[in-house]
Amino acid sequence: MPTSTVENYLKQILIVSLETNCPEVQMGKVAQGLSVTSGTATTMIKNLAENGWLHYYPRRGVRLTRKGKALAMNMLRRHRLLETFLVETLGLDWSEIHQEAEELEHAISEKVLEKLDEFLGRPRQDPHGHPIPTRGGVIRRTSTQSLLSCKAGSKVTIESITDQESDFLKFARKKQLFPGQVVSVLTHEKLADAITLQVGGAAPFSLGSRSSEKILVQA
Amino acid sequence: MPTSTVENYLKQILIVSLETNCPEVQMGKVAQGLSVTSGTATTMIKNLAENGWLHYYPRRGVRLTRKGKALAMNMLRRHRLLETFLVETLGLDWSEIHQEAEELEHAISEKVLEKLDEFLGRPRQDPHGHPIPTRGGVIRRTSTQSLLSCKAGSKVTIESITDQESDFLKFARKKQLFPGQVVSVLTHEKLADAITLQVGGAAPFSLGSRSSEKILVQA
DNA sequence: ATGACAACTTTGAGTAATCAAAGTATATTA
DNA sequence: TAATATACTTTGATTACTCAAAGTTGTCAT
Repeated sequence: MPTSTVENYLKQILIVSLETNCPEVQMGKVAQGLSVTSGTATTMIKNLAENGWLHYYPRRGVRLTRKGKALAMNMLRRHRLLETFLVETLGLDWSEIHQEAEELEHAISEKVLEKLDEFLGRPRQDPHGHPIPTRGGVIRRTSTQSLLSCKAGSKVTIESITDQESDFLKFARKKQLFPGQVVSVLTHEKLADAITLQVGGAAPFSLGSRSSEKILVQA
Repeated sequence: MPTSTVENYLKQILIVSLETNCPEVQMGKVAQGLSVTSGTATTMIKNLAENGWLHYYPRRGVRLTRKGKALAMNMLRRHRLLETFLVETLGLDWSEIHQEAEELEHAISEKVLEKLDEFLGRPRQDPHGHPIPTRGGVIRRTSTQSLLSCKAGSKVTIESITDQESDFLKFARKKQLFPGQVVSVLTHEKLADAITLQVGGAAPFSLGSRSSEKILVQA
């Protein structure tokens, strides 16, 4: 039985490798994502490698084994199903569910997870628009375009918000930026580092590049 | 923040003290209930005493402080609400929910618990018939009578089944022994260490004292 | 009162995870 | 090519548990 620390390390590595579209992940990303010192990460990673969860290429990075990826996918499934449950069933706000699911995902059994999936009607995505892996560990491909890559005058649909920060999510909801919403890009000034948007009939507003990057869209 | 080990120790002490109707609990009961060696329990208890969770009377026993009792009650509330959720909402069998709730109770936040309580319609008891403490830590008094204390010819209503063993619970359900059921005590042979019961129109059957003790009833 | 036993406590050691700080490679830049 | 910066690894210590086994104490029966 892997400990919840093991589960966290593997999930973090999977998330980074999905984000970067590259199976090899640097030590620094692991340590940073888990808020541990780099020494701690090195020690732990060597341990994970010894137990067959991943390959460790010293001073280069790590790469999940098939076994490691399977567990990591399962954690992502747990996390996203739980987030869906917390919003859909219990009515929590999407800005506060990440941390909750982070704890629960280690405590829920496969059996309960299955029942939960059934109860929720086998949802395909979580409240942030992220795809939920299947029981077999298959995950839908996500968009490669963010609001930042949209031209002025284009009209796109929001796929997902790739940030778990409560404050940003609260802001996003207030501005009606959530999955499924249709957004018009009014201006996109590369040099000013900003885009201007309009959602529905509301007043236009601006977003910097840091924020626009977090919003994945479909043309 | 107490660790989940701390939570488990305190809950166990509360359960024993409720069962025995005595606030002071022996070391042995603690160690046994948590499946740790007595040395481990002693070490841990000394630590809990230092942190104000309980009073430790060496070679005599322990007694929860107000703070310790509050936390223990809260754990019982978590556990029983989760058990109710697993049966009522997700449709798990009552024989398999104890271990599940045992894990989840440490991971669920106060906020989610509140939402869950609301979602379930503020239930007063769990699927085994055990009272659920209120948010303020108040718990309904339970029956002091078990099937073992019933005279031949009496007719009683089952209040609760005080055993979490999956096998016993499966058996109990098969024999229609669950909260709310009305049971006729046909015979009660003290010397034979057995009673004979009838539930509804089903065929009568016998129960030894070990088992009868586990079933609390109301006259 | 004394010896035996059960219940409890102490001791020494191990595991899993963590950090701070010192040490080492690799890449960049001058 | 050498100096420096960045990223990583190693080392030694700490925390929160856990066990096995040895030691102690209180109780009860003779």
